[in-house]
Amino acid sequence: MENFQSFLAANFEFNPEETQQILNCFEKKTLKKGAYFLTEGQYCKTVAFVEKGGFFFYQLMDGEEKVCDFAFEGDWISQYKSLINNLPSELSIKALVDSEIYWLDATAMDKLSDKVPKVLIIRTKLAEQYFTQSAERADKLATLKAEERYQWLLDSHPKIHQRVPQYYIASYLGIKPQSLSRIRAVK
Amino acid sequence: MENFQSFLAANFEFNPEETQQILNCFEKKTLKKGAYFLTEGQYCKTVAFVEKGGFFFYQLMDGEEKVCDFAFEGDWISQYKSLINNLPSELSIKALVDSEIYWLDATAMDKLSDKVPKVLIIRTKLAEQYFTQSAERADKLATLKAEERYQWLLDSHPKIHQRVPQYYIASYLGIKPQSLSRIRAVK
DNA sequence: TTCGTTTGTTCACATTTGTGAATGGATGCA
DNA sequence: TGCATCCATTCACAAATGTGAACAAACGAA
Repeated sequence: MENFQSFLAANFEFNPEETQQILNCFEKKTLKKGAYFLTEGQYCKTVAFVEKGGFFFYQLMDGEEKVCDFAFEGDWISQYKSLINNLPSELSIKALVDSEIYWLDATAMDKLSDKVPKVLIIRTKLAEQYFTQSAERADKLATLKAEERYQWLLDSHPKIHQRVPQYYIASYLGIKPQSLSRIRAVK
Repeated sequence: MENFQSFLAANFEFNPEETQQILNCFEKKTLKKGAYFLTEGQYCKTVAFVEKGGFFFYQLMDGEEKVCDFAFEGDWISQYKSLINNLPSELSIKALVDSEIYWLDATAMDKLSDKVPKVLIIRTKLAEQYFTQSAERADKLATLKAEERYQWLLDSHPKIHQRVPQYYIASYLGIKPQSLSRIRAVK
């Protein structure tokens, strides 16, 4: 749990006692490659910190998995809209590789935040992470051509090819797998 | 202020006294067409409700105004990242037409939320609005072709052409003005 | 009003991306 | 081991979008 502890230490000023209370509320879970953290239609009731491994977020459209996000070590996973508004999720979240998370369900979070009000900042962090990421993706999709978007993704996630099948990368970039192959061949 | 009052009534359960306290903290402001609510580099310190008129959000890149969002009656305007993290804004927010807003600065919001804690939900609403919009725009940019994105925009904002110059619409859709003209000609 | 500026349209041609099919490698399972 | 499936690559051709230019229409300021 080194990643999770150092995340807490780096981002918040919790004292040792608070840190212990927080850690006690989270539960460790391992998910095999291909296992779901959440499936379309489910009500998302939890928030989780990715300790190890990776996940992708997708929606099934016309039989295709349209990828809209990835999350790796140090990221949070959850479906914000479903969690906050108590709605069925429009997305599925699936493990790309064998993964390890620390998760917290919504009622535990409510109890925890009575004891340690500062933990509400975790929810804020989550919202900010998602908002920032989706705004940036929209910006790149609107202003860059496919090759430049691919370069941007490589710059921000240099190891993406070791962890994500290429046709998921293409989907995230808004292009077809053949187009991504072509782009890679030219470089 | 009908829009603002009915927004409060429709979304929250404030009693008349709370409603009055809230209204007292907001200030009315009118902005002429072309006036800025916020400019790139400024620190955003306020949140505002659009009572009348409209705004667009853009970033200057290579001398071009890249439009990433619109806001009309009933929407909130603010630069979330700048407001929450106390950072200089990466975006400018400019009035498309003569507009009327009710605005609240961050310190007034802090005071107000001591008296009426429920107003914090306004900040949450703001985050949700932005997150939902940018996620949806990214999704459409990645999965639809330009003509379909244009149709989607028309469906969600039927009056957009009465209020927004066409080359801003093109920019928002991630295409060139000429391409939007072509798309419109075909239909 | 008149003139200059801004915005929208059209065109021909270039570039980018999609499409469907064929191929070969890798992977996993019987 | 052999076979089937999945994934990445390549190709030729089609479709979508960009580019630069010319022009027209709308708008605003004097």
